[in-house]
Amino acid sequence: MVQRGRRTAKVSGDERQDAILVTAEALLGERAFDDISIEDLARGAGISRPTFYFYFSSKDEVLLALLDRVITEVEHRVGELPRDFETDPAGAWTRSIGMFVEVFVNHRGVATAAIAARARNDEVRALWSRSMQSWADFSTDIIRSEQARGAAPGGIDAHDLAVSLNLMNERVITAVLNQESPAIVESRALDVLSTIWIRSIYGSVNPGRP
Amino acid sequence: MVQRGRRTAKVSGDERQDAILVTAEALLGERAFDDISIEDLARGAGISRPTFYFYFSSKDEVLLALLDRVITEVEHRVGELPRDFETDPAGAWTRSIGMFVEVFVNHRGVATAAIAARARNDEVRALWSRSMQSWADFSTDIIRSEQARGAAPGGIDAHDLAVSLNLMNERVITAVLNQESPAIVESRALDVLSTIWIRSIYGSVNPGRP
DNA sequence: GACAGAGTCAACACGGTGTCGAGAACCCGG
DNA sequence: CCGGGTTCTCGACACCGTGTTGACTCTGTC
Repeated sequence: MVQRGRRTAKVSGDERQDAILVTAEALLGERAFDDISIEDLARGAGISRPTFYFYFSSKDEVLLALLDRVITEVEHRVGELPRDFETDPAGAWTRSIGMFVEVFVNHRGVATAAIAARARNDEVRALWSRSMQSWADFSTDIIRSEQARGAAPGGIDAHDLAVSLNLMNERVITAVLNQESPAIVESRALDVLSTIWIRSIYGSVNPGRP
Repeated sequence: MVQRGRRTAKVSGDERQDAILVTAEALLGERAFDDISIEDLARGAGISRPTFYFYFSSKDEVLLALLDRVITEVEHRVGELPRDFETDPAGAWTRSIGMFVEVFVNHRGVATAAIAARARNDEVRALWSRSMQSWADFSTDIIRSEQARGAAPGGIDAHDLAVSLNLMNERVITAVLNQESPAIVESRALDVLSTIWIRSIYGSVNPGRP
């Protein structure tokens, strides 16, 4: 809201804070979070290490900020997803899962770093949880209504099923991104995941056409 | 093979090495791997920190040794699993998955530490991979033969399916053990996982009785 | 032109890892 | 029982990354 006169010899605080985030995301593209030191981030942003602490209280705080952007994007996109499950269940699920895969791929470095940091940092864990939860709730609602209208069989709690399938997605996608073995080929991932979702939700191979 | 005459004033090297492992597994039961220092392990085994390095070259090496025992147990138990899939597919899968769950639960600390360390340590990653792979191969073989005898539908690659389901198990079980949220209730975990496996392998709710 | 606040960094303290080299304890053949 | 190799032990040190402190410099304001 302020400034803009180009006579600010020193770059402003906001720009520096941003430079740190940009540096972090860039470095995460080439190596693991643990292999990036605060010194690296400071140098990348053109400041000294102590100055880094003026902007963030720790390296994890930087990751948290990065993750927060991603989470916001996911939540936004979950909200505007079409809910055409009654007419084309298979396609609708595939599009939903595809969105999830897309976000992971677009923010590969942040996603994998966050997943690793989750084990050690409470705030990262809480933030990630929140996102997983919102996605799981979204899936639970739909599964529940599919069961209610008789399109999907009962015999399993909708929430348990939704949580398990979402955790599967998280794990399978990170395995693909990290090129682990065993993993599956990236190009087939979306297809494989959708198939598992559909079969286990509908208890049949072709919901709608039995 | 040697000794046993109780006149060995100093405890032997093997006993010390073992004391370190015992200490490590005990400490892993109460706090995270990162929160255990080499000093802690040494003190627990009654030696000084530098002496620790005589037995293990790093903390990760200790985890690796611990993990190796667990892996060996899994491989052994995979081998002696009954393969009565033709007569009782649902029960056979449930028993197999149950074994997996059991090992995770019995070695909770080691399993979760190993999963976290995997991101950073090549040897841990390789060892874990090997185990997942053997379990995935086992599942792939069975799925493939179920597809061949017409009990399970095609439309999905047996290996892709096996890998995804195994990764799901890994993730769901760790979520349960770590009491993450979202997660599912421990008592229902085996039931939920089996249901997903069966529905996605057989494309039906009750394989054998359509 | 002096005051406030934002921003900057050299220097320090600390905690954990890993190494080195000097020795103690133990074990064996002579 | 004794001398020499092997096994084992640890004090002291070097190193690296984190986080803190306190003094200093801007820059904009009344």
